Amino acid sequence: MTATIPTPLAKTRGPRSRPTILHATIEQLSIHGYQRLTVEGVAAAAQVHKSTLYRWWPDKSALVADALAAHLATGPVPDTGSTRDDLITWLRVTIANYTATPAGVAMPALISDLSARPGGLAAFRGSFLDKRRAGCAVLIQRGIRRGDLPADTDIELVMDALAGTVFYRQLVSGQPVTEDLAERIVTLLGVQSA
Amino acid sequence: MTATIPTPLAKTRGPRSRPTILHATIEQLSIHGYQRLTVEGVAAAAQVHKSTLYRWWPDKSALVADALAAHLATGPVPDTGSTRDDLITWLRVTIANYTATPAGVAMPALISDLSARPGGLAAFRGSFLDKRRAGCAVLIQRGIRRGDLPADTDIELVMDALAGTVFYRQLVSGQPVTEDLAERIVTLLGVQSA
Amino acid sequence: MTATIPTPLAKTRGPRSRPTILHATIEQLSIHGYQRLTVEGVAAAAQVHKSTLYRWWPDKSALVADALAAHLATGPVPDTGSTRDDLITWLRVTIANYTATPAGVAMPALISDLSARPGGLAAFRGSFLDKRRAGCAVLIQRGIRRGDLPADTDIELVMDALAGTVFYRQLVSGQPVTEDLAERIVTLLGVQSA
Amino acid sequence: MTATIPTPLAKTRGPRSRPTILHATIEQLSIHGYQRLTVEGVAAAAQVHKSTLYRWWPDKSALVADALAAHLATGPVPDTGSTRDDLITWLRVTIANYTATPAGVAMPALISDLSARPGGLAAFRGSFLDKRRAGCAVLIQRGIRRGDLPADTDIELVMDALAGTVFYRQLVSGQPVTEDLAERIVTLLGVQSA
DNA sequence: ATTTAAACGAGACGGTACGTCGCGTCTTTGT
DNA sequence: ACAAAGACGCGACGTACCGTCTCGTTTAAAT
Repeated sequence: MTATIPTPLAKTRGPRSRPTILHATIEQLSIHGYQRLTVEGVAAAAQVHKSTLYRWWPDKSALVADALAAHLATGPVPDTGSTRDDLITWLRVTIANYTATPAGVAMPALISDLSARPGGLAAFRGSFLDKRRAGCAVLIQRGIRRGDLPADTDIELVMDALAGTVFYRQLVSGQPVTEDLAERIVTLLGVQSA
Repeated sequence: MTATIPTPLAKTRGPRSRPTILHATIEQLSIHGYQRLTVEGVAAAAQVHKSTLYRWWPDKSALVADALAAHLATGPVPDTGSTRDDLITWLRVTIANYTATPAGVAMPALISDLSARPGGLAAFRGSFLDKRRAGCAVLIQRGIRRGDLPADTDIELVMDALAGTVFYRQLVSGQPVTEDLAERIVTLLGVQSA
Repeated sequence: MTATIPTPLAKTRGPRSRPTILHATIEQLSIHGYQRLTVEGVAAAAQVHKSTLYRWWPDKSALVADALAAHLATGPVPDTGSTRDDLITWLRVTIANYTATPAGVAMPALISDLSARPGGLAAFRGSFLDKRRAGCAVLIQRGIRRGDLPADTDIELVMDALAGTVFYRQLVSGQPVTEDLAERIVTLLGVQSA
Repeated sequence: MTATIPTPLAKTRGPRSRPTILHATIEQLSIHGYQRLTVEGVAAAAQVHKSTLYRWWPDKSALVADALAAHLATGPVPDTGSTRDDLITWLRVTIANYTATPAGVAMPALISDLSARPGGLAAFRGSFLDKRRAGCAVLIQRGIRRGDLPADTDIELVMDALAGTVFYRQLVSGQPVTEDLAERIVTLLGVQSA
């Protein structure tokens, strides 16, 4: 006999229109970029009043960071059997995140703003980056076990090199971010196919 | 008939107090960071009126970019005899630029602002980055000739990986930028000592 | 046949915690003054939800007016045998109301807010001022009968002068409101002792 | 021959459009009253940007106080030969200030706001009230010399009674402010014609 | 004992205006 | 030609509090 589950009361905590708002934020971000995105603009696009936004997010940067974290692909941890291919797959998601979404161009200003508020950057890392990196760490550790990567591989450093190269390319050096970039970076780091 | 050459180079072009201003800019940048640096603040520190600044630089980002370009070390092209050591030496200068000067923390916001004005980023690249990268390219090409690096080395990519890893570490992942970072990065890229 | 009288007066109508709320209102008023008193603050102090307040009072000004009306002394009609002393006694209560309670400083803002809502000021007059003035009118009429005051005394005007002088002193001119003020005002209006 | 006075350089210190702004402020005050007057509204009416207002006045209350001080009649010191008539004349100006200008209704809220900022009320007194009262004090002193008023007349108190009665009538008791009010008040204070 | 309705708790929201900040422009005046 | 001085336009930002609304939940009187 089926006991009545006492309705755990998933309270309506939090903004009612969170999804709408985050969606509008991404939209406005795509249209205007970070700097020219205005909180009022997001509010209008989300059919919500500005004060509602400030009730739930301390400032513009937090709002955008939240929206991005929710929008960017964390991606599944790839498992193709080949460490090299796993890394390439993972890196392609990163590239897509920087390229196919407003995240790339928005990043510098966002990071800068987040840094102003203590804990801002840390919060963003916690809500997105860490997950993403955890996935990559799994790949690398698997690669080490398999012998595809040296036993003394500095996991964090590898991840910084993977993402950092893409990041720098798009935002600083201005070099093109092409289709085969993921492969070329992985190759550069010495991860061969076999 | 021997025309008197009107010494065309004795330009009084440019602000009389350019050095003072650039110096004050760097100073303010160190104290406040890019965002909280104000043009009026720089003017005050340089004992100059705000309007003077706007006469010579189109906006805040240009001013800061100019000051940084003048302040950052372009550095001599190292020639230690060892490709690996050359790269490490070069990279250490980069790290110092990001670490020992206000450039590192200022970068995101600066880049973001520069990107807003068409040609802004390009100008900054031209005035600083290109020189720096040109030096590195020399190293790498020498390494290729020596056989220390593969013949098909993608020079631009290597440079992006070198600088990008540092950049990303400091600004995004938040991983520590330690003493031995240059060595570890160069090692990661497969450049061995012998 | 004895109809059971349905005791129509045992109303539970009205807020359960009216006294608590009014008390909290006065308290908050003393602490913060009218402007900086917030409805949420009163609610919190009264251990009650904001919505309860808005259920029973149309707005902040009405709440405060109600609390003040309940808190301020209407006072008994003094009867010392001397018209002059009666008036002084009465005026001292007024002074105490303005001085020993938050009413004085709160008045300007309260009046201003009450005036915004049609009938607001009138309601306040009805709930407090009128009673107070009625008491004073009795004194004055007694004084006229006794011959202590001229037969053609303009009662309303005298009351305005009595209270208005105190009011103006405290709020506008900033002159000190001293112990003997009541006497001096009554004297000024020509009411002698004998 | 008279030396050329070296043009004392009546610098353009201060807002260029001060008169326009003050005028617009009074206008808006008449239309909306103090509470519903908005700084942006004044700015718009004065064809000026909001920030210009905040550059020269710390807040709304200061702006309005300044505008009123400039707009209200300080009036000449009357000298009719009769102390009673002098006082009536003076009081009529006060009544007109409260009645024919937006000052009357604006007062409570204005005073309340001014009181919030330390020194706010004092500044208003200094810029308007004091001048006005100084004029009245002259009248009263003349009356004392003439013997029309008792030698021990408390000048400040008389002034508070004169203005306070009008003030209280209009704002608190709600009694009508009629034509003959000035006369009746002066009479009440015992100042006879002969 | 049960029904019913007044009163309350909780929490999100719309809305108005405030006051702030700093950028970049412009005009006037001097040197 | 350059620089000092200083007012201004302008566009956001983030804040504060007001008053409203929708649901559930308690409380207690009425049958």
